[in-house]
Amino acid sequence: MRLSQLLIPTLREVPAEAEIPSHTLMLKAAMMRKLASGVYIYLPLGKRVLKKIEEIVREEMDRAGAQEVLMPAIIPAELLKESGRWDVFGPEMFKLKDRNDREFCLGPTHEEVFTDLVRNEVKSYRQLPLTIYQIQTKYRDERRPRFGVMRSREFIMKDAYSFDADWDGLDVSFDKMYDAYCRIFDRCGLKYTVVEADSGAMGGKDSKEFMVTSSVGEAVIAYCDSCGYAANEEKAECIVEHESDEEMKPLEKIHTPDVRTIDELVSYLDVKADKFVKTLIYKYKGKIAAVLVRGDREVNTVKLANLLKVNENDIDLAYEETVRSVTGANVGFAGPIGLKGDVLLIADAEVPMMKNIIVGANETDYHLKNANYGRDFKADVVSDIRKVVDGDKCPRCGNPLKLERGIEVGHIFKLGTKYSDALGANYIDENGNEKPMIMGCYGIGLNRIAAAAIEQNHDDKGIIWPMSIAPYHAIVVPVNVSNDAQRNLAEKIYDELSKAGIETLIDDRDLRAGVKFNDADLLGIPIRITVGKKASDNIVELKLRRDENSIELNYDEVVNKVKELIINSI
RNA sequence: CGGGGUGUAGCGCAGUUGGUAGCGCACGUGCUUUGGGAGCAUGGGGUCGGGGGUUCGAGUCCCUCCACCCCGACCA
Repeated sequence: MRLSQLLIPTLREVPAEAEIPSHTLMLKAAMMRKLASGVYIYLPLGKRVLKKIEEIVREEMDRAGAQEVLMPAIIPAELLKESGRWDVFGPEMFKLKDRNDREFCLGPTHEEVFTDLVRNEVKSYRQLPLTIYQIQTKYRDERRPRFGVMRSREFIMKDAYSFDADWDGLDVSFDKMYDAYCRIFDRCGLKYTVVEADSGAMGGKDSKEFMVTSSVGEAVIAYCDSCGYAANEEKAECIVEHESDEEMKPLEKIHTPDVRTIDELVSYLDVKADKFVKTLIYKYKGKIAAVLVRGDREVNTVKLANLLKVNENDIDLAYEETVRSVTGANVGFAGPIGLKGDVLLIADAEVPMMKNIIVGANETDYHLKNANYGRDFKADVVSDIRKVVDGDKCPRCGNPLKLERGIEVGHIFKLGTKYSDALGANYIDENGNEKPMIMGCYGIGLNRIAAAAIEQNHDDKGIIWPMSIAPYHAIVVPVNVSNDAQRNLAEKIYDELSKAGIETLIDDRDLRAGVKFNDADLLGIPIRITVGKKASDNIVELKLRRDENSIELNYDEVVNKVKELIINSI
């Protein structure tokens, strides 16, 4: 392709709307443009990258025995009402009506549609197992689209669903997808970690997320270098510290006028935050729970939701009036001793190990000093409900955990019979009995792979594409197109590379060398062939985007050298 | 949905106490130049986010709506 003809409006200045490197570079390198918040146009270069990723995903899914189909983006409301998710998704869905007032939505995900297909077309154990997938655009009206393509409202996803006769079969299907995912992300040149994830109170197990490590990732993952344990923040656990051997001191009421938060208490009393226990009042499904965690800890609401056996969004911090009626005090003075009414008292596993702690007194402007678990108060439930922090002990081997941020590019988990039960996706087994199919669900965000690859592969000049997903393999740059020798040799090389099946660009624009070099660096094309002053001697330069230095070679060596470079890096 | 911020040329921005809208880059034309974002000359491009109001006069002041960005909440 000729740059003189390619729609490639690179930007010289950084667009004001972009905050992270991948977003900035995708705009600057003319891969995409924004149409609305979280809605993007892909230009030729961006589209090529997506196609490359798509092709890798397709090859690996096919290799793993999955079959490609294509589902409609428009889904009738009844189907989602049948599974109950019309209400679960709620405002996250783009909803629409047809001319006869029938309700539809733009598919945010396709469990129901796949299950519907299979329940109608698959009847016998002889037809199982079956894994089908599609590569298709999903629509989610995110509350807050963010960071360009990282969290957008329209995005391309590969979603696959497996149907098995039994749980052992599901394990086999699941493992195949796991392996396929590893191959996909390896081939895309990504550094990633597979972490254990929570699949919520609504069922599903063996939930695993593929996280591309990146400082701009929205997810936090905890991992252990010693034993390989890795989990996302919601799921991550740790070993509880041993019981403190301090002597118990007598309980004492202390005056703390207008001192409410842990921060304020720390400076008012000059005591470290780890000597406090804070009491948070939560409301869930009309009931009230008081949650105790150490002053410097945070409650993990996913763990709390699982403990209470409710959905995470059924839990909320209680309003002021509820707090007042439960504690008999203003907000900021809640404590475990003397709570009124029907309150479930939950203590984080760490709390019983602490001695002589400071808690709220359930009386405005007062706290209690030297409170001790067992002597002064007891919880209804003691459980791990806090977020892990850097340095906590690994639940498997006891070595310190590390925290890192990650971009979730893939998620696989075992659904079981959630949708087959809801929609009646049954089969007849060898004995003539009707049984629900056992399902698995496997997703990959294709646009996110592109963005994640840029996050992991860029410098201050631009993108540095891995060969496998680069929009083009090579770019030929004649330094001066008005020089006949340079132009002719560049054209000859471009021709030969193209004929050899190498995806090649030629920068035939009548621009200064600096502009062309800067664009080539910005676009991130892996191999650059510069045709300059030595063109008359048939000598050209070859430079890799990821390296500083270039080498000179005779023009007739170019095709073989480039071929070799591509083969060695895919 | 709460908090903060921004909307002026394709992009990045300036615009004073209210007085007929500018700069850089980009774009068109001509000449010179040509190995890391050229120089000179010349030209085109604006409902100043929309609507309403105050005023002789509004990019500027007031009201209102909208869009976009950031933080938080939320995210099968």
